[in-house]
Amino acid sequence: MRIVTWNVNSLKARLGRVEAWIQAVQPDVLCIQETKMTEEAFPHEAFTALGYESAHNGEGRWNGVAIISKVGLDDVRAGFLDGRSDPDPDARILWATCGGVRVATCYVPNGREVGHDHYHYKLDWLTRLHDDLGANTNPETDPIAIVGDFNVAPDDRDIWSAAALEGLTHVTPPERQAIERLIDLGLVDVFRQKYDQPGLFSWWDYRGGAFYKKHGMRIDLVLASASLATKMDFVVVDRNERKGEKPSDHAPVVADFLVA
DNA sequence: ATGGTCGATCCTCGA
Repeated sequence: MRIVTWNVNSLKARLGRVEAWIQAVQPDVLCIQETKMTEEAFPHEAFTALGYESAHNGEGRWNGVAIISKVGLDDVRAGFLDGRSDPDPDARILWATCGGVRVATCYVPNGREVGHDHYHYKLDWLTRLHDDLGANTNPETDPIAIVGDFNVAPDDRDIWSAAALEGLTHVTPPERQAIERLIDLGLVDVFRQKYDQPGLFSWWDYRGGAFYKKHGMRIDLVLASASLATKMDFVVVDRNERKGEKPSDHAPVVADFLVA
């Protein structure tokens, strides 16, 4: 099963590239972030035409996540499952079961600046994700894939310069500890299961020629439960998709698992 | 040359 996460930075702006890429790469499950569109605007028909079912949790101008699958799309749930009196104000998470794997597509808040209200929202968001995982799944035994744009670089191999990014969001100890807590539930960062080396990124700022300078970060993650991770066959960042006409600032992360 | 982005939207904000 080929599972992909891709922050497309507006599905409206990216639909042509996404369609062509699906045809070339044939993912079984494509998890999208930042659709930036309403429910009504979501192009379900475009994915149907390619042989996929689709589910969307969208709001409009910002955020929005979707799951596109050709191996089934069942038990779809949008938002947090914790029933808290303050539901997430943003459309940032969507769950579905695809081909026997419980999948979540996540768009973790950016945080803006350390200490900003949005930074505290980000940390709270990651805590709610952790608690939902603990309460609603069993990563020790079940096939689970929690994927998306986590807006956190797990360690210094995942950033182009620790010095340049010191004190900024995406690298602070509380953010990294929040990711470690997720992993401690029994998940595996499957990219790091395969590759040790630094300098392998999934996102590059549009500004300042960051892509050609290799100034990026690895913030798009595939977190698989241990039983699924043992079946991983291959994982790669398709950095070619960051090139050419009107790319997203994120590249797709493709993970293959030897499951039917 | 001392800057250099993009997308959605109300001409600024968020990333």
